[in-house]
Amino acid sequence: MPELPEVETIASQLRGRGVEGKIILSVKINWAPTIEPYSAAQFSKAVKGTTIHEVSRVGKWMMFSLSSGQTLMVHLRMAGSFAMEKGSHDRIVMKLSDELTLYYRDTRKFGRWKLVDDPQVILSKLGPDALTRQFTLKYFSAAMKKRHRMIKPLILDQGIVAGLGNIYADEALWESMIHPERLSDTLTDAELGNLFKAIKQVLKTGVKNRGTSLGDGKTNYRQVDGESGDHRAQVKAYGRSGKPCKRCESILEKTVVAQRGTTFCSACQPRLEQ
DNA sequence: GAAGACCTGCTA
DNA sequence: TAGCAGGTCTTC
Repeated sequence: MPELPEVETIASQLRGRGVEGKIILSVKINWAPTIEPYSAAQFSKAVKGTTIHEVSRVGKWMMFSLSSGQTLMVHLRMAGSFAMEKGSHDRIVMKLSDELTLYYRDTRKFGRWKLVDDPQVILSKLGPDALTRQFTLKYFSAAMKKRHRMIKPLILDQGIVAGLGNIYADEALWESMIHPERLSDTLTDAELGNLFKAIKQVLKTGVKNRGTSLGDGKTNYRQVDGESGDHRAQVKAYGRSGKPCKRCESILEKTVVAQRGTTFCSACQPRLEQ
């Protein structure tokens, strides 16, 4: 479930809890397929005794740089999260120095931990992170114009821009009043400008609100301390089908675009230009 | 493009 | 009980 704002929240809270500078004392792996490409035993051996220098994020990837020179790259996929207290579905438990314990929780077991010598192996496949200066309007416009595809799957494509997932994609399209099935090369410069601004804005606001938690169940995104994210109250489109549009009061529609559930306002996000 | 795979749990 | 879920990858 985590998208850029949720991953950023978790990474910054791990820094706040003092994970940087700690030594990995032990690793307990309860679900071995999480680890790639090493076996559980090889992985434990490689990270045990190393110091976590830095916890950072690019797109939806979390990166733990280790004193060994290797980098632990973590992708939370649909349900991964980190906590400092024991919970249910803890797939990996790492004991750190200074009595700190890091619990990796992942109900659906989709998340992956990759130990790599060079993060570029993974990062080079990503487009620029949506919240960095490298993600410019010029780059975005050119990328959209040179393709002839529906806009929603394009902004979800991590190889073009890294960080958006289904929630923030629907939010950005709602904000910029663009139908999710509009073809990328039919968007006007004004529309591309609005969408570009909306992408940055919805992600920034999501970070500020410490992410979006839906529902109240245990499978939802949680902050490191187990609290919900506050962004749910700000969501305009995602998960609001059947409810009135917060801009024009029309009832929001739900459809499927490129195999992803998609909520939008057919009144203020018209299918066709003009 | 689309569909299936990978998984579990919640909701209708 | 069927259907759906914040993601990505592989194979048509």
